[in-house]
Amino acid sequence: MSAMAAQEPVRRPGGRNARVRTAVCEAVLDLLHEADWDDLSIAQVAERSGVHQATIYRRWGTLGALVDDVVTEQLTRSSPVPDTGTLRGDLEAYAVQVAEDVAGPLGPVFLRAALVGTRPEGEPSKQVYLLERGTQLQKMLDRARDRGENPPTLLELLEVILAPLYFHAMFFERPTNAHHARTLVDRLLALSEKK
Amino acid sequence: MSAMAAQEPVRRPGGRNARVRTAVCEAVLDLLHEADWDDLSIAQVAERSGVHQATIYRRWGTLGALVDDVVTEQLTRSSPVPDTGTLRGDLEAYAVQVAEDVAGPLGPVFLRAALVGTRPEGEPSKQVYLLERGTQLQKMLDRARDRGENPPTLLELLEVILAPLYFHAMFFERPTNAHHARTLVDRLLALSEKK
DNA sequence: ATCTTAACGCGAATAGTCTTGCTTTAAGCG
DNA sequence: CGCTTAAAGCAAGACTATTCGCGTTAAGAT
Repeated sequence: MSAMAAQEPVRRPGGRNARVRTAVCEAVLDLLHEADWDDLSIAQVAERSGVHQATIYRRWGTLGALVDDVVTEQLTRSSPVPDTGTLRGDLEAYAVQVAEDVAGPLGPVFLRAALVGTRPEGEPSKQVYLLERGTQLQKMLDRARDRGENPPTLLELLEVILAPLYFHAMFFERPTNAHHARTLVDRLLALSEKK
Repeated sequence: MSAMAAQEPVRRPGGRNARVRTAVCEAVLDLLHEADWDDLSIAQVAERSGVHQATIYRRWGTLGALVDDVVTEQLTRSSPVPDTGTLRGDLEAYAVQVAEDVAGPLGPVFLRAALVGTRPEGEPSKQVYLLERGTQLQKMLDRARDRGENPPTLLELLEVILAPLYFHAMFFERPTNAHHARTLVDRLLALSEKK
């Protein structure tokens, strides 16, 4: 269980507070599995979670902010970056993992959440998640370098592997599969060799 | 001006019909320049366009469908695929063009529209636009082949150039610039040479 | 054990969204 | 030029979503 994402409460971190949060998050995920984001409403979440509507409005304000919060938590808690001993192994494991996530029922929700500007002020929006993940991936690349391999930059990794996977999820219904993920890894490694 | 997208009316293609459509589309674009999609409402569009709310509800049903329609029309009418005489020239012109579009105020709207499932039944959703554009791009690649160049496949083009540009628009606020676009073209051409 | 108070639950009030029946306008046709 | 009729305008009304005040609960502290 991680710390609050929406807003750091000055006190009362655990207990009922957390129970409500958990119930709401679960309800949102449940409902998103059953129907599209567009069909989701705060009233529904309230009913499903047993938490009163007013509470949800008070804590999250809008549906967009709520979904964004839930998605962020999901992504943050998601599996660690792999460490298989070889760059290729790491990349393949990672790519396959992302391909699965993005092809899953929540794939479109994740992507759409990135596009919904919910953070009111400052808040670097998505960067929160991306930076954390970016750091982990950078470590993966560093490990490869330490082994004497010739890894790509983080940006190259994002552009050559992540971007196409997301792109497919956005525009083609067909799920991106493991084979495709491996093709992308080949492409990235080919680029690195070349340099 | 293209034919209806929402639903082919059995009769009455031009005249007032078209005037209303134009007014509404313009209003939507206007408003999307001034504020986010989330702040947009049908009531607003009605006021700005001078078209009655009920009319908009009857023709488009939901805000999502309306925005989707407008966006699709925008994308469809957008500039033709370049023909500069060289593959590299074509690719660069195309990439720079896309980079500009996607970094513009409507960039996020375009992307988000792709994620909103508005088409009720069958309707291949985005494929409509993507296929048309795909066809044009394929022709561009064919021209290169006819000249004796060694062009990439359409899929490679989409994955190596388009996908990263979209990715940047989604996750980094920083506008993708022309320089970045050219880097991507280099990468794509490097891949083709290698084969 | 008791106190303090942030957060919750509840129901009512408000505001905003969407639908509907009817009237009016004007495009396309004879 | 005058019909016919799809589509637009209008306004009332139904339905949702959102906010608010107030009483209640329970977490954290003494």
